[in-house]
Amino acid sequence: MLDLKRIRLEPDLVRERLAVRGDDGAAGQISRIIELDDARRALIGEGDALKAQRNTVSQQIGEQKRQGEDTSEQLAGMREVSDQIRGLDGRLRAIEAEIEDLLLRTPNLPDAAVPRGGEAENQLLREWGEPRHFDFHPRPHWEIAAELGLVDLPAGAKVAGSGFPVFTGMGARLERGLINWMLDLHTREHGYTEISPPFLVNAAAMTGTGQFPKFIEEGDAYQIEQDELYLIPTAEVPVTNMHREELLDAGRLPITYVAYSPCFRREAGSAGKDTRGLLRLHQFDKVELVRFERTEDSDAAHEALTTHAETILQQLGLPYRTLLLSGGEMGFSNRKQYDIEVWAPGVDRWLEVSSCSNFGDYQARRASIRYRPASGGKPEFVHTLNGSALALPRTVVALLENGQQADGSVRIPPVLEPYLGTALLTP
RNA sequence: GGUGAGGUGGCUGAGCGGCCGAAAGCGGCGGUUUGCUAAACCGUUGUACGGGCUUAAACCUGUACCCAGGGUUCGAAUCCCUGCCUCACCGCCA
Repeated sequence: MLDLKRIRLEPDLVRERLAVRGDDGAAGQISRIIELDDARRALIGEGDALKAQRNTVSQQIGEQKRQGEDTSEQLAGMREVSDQIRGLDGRLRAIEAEIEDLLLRTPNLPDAAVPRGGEAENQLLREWGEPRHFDFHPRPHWEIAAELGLVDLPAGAKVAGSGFPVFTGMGARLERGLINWMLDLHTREHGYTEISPPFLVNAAAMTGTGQFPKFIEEGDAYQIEQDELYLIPTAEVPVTNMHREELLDAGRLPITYVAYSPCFRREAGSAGKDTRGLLRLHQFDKVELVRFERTEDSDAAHEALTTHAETILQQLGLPYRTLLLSGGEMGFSNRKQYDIEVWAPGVDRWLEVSSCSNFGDYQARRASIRYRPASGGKPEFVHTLNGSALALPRTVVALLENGQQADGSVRIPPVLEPYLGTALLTP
């Protein structure tokens, strides 16, 4: 969340930054927060004065009692003061709750580099690889997958519903192989520590990373009502929240984690979009990178993280492009976001396979994750970052559609051969 | 699911209803010593939110915080209630 003090001191700057997102409600929200903050500070002043009085007088009463003096008059007066304090504290609590709620619903301020606008204003940063030239008409992945017996969508629909794919045979092995290979690469080559997190989390965790309150209200989270738990939409949630309410030693930073998890998304608002095949699912696998950084290191770490994600596609030989997202396209908690899109010739589209985000101190403020600078100064909020590296289904889509051959078989990139035991998928 | 013990600062760990923001140790920071490192010694060291002063910091000052939320009381880390969590043992179970 945003720093209340900053909103108070630089309201125009805050509004201006939020406007980059094209979110009309935000400016009014800021005004309301400032209004409430004024009321809050007045109440604190009033209450603190009474509390100071109570502390002094209570001490005097203690003295007097010890000396056997009559204190009934003071006691009556203090009872009155305590009642007033109770009343003020009640009003203060209500106002602070409202401020808190508004802050939790206010998105992060975009970085100065983020372009204003929507999808059309996304900036193409770089492209890698040459889209392959086919001397036959490339087929979409759902045809290839069905023919090779890699995915059984009807079976998934039978046991859970649409959007819950069943991977079968070499399809299942491809999933497992990709997960293992990505984890191996990030731990061995990029120095990340492997984490295997819970797949269900509590509301505090969902709030810490910014999914709540909006995500739940919009019906995007699967929830286990009985236990007040939620299925994770991404490993970012449990992994980032591992350090919630901690004061980290500066010497521990940066902390870099890689985690595999399934991801669960109700996708409530996206009925009818991308419904074919593996393009949009309620459950999918993902390998996620998460970093905790010193304030001054986060921009460089963001670039490094993005490179780590791109490495996966390069080693798979899949053409991709990297975009800097505009304010309107960026995620709620993001300060700056790069999306990586892989080329899928069968569906003739770029597919988002990774989002690499720098959250600045936004999540750290929500989750209270701080570190003490090496100089021994005041605790500061860490910067958190994360990125998919990568989301599996669309990577599989790209592998199948790019690797397909005229005879219906699919070539597997050499890096995956040790994991799959073959270089070629055949019917 | 049952029973018992317990949740105190960055960490470990004391704590009588007022003299407790809280002993002690560790760690951190500063210094002395040292050719360097280590060790030793001295000093210092919680956080948040207000107010004052200030360009800002420093500083001064008030309040709150000893798991969370209620309650008793003039006054709560300390007493009572509820919840959550941790640990141990038992039961059940992959």
